[in-house]
Amino acid sequence: MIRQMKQDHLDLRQRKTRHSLVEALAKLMVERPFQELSVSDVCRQAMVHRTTFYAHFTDKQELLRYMMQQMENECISSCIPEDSGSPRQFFLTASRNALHFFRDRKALYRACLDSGADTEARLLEDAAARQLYLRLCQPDFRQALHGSDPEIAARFYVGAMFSLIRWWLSSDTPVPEERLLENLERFIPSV
Amino acid sequence: MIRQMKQDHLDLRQRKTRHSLVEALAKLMVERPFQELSVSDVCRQAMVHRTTFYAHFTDKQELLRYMMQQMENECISSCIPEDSGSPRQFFLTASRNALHFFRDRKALYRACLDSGADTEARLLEDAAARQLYLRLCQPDFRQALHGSDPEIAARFYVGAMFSLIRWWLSSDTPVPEERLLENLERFIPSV
DNA sequence: CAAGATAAAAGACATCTGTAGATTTAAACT
DNA sequence: AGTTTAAATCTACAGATGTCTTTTATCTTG
Repeated sequence: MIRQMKQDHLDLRQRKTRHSLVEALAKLMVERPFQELSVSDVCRQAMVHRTTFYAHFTDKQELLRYMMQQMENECISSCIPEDSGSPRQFFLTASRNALHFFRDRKALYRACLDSGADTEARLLEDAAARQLYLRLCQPDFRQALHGSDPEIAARFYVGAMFSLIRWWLSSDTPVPEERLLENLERFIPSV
Repeated sequence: MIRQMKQDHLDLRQRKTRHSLVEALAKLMVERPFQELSVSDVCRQAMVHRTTFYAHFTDKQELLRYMMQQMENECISSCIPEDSGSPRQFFLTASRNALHFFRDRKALYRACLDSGADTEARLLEDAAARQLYLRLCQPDFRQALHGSDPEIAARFYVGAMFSLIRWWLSSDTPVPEERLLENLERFIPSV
């Protein structure tokens, strides 16, 4: 079993194999439900031998997890604003960026949501909550919390935002993006 | 394939079979991860023939879904307060009830969270959001929204609450319950 | 209670899953 | 470039999956 944590240390062959498998999965997932896909299907599509698949991943769930972790890294790096203003501004900007990020990957992400990959989606929520938590802990903003627990507050608002995004993505006739963001501004106490 | 929508119309044998399977799954799930359980395992535990299993459910995911739907019905009926006061009071009371509901089923529900059953858990969130939405639409409370969209507001606050519950349940050293509820009161605008 | 209906069990089958050992192929290193 | 190293492939296997058909047991209704 191949278990490399650092992408850099991966053999060229390994990177090629993993890339093929991820591509194959992404392609098949938008065609039909994840649940109906077999490891054999993915390997056929990726032109990778099945034993090679098992050398990299224990099962198809783990491949899905791997794919989502890549999406998450992308998401985090493209959503976190460069200049950190107030926690409120940070949150609103990050939310807007996240909305755009997922809007551009709607087909694949909807498939992920319907595929029992939420456990992995929640890792992204964890990461986002941690980011907001760090902002809320800065001494400049502590008093803005009015005695609330920064960890709980971070969970609360990030959870709310992710819930909105999921709802927005899964709706066939989604609310206009601007309306969603306007509403969001009203819900966040101004600091 | 047996496909009865109304529980009442189920043959006694069918109800017995489904009950055994749900019981077996609940027992096995707290012992080891859902993913490691085979349909054969569940059937052995339930003393039900494997072909009978497939007469009721297409796979183990669907059995899990069925089990969670039962939990959800229980949850809804035990969390919705009888007297509907303001949306704020409704939300806070329902949240407190939900917290207690899940606290009492912690082991099983944690197993569910780690088992790719989130798609089903989200159905519960949908139902809760719909309940809050109905309250927010009542003419008495429309002005309390300050122009916000009731559907979006319902999603926002329910999503936030569920996120907190998930976090609270998955934490090994959870924040005291009262602290969570005190924080919650601060986040909800008073009406 | 008996008759008819239907679900559960039983056995069989093709396919998929996850693993192991031996072999081939290709990347990495000096 | 040639050698070393390790990944990918190949073959084979036991167990699980999902779907049949047939037989047996049980429920429901008249």
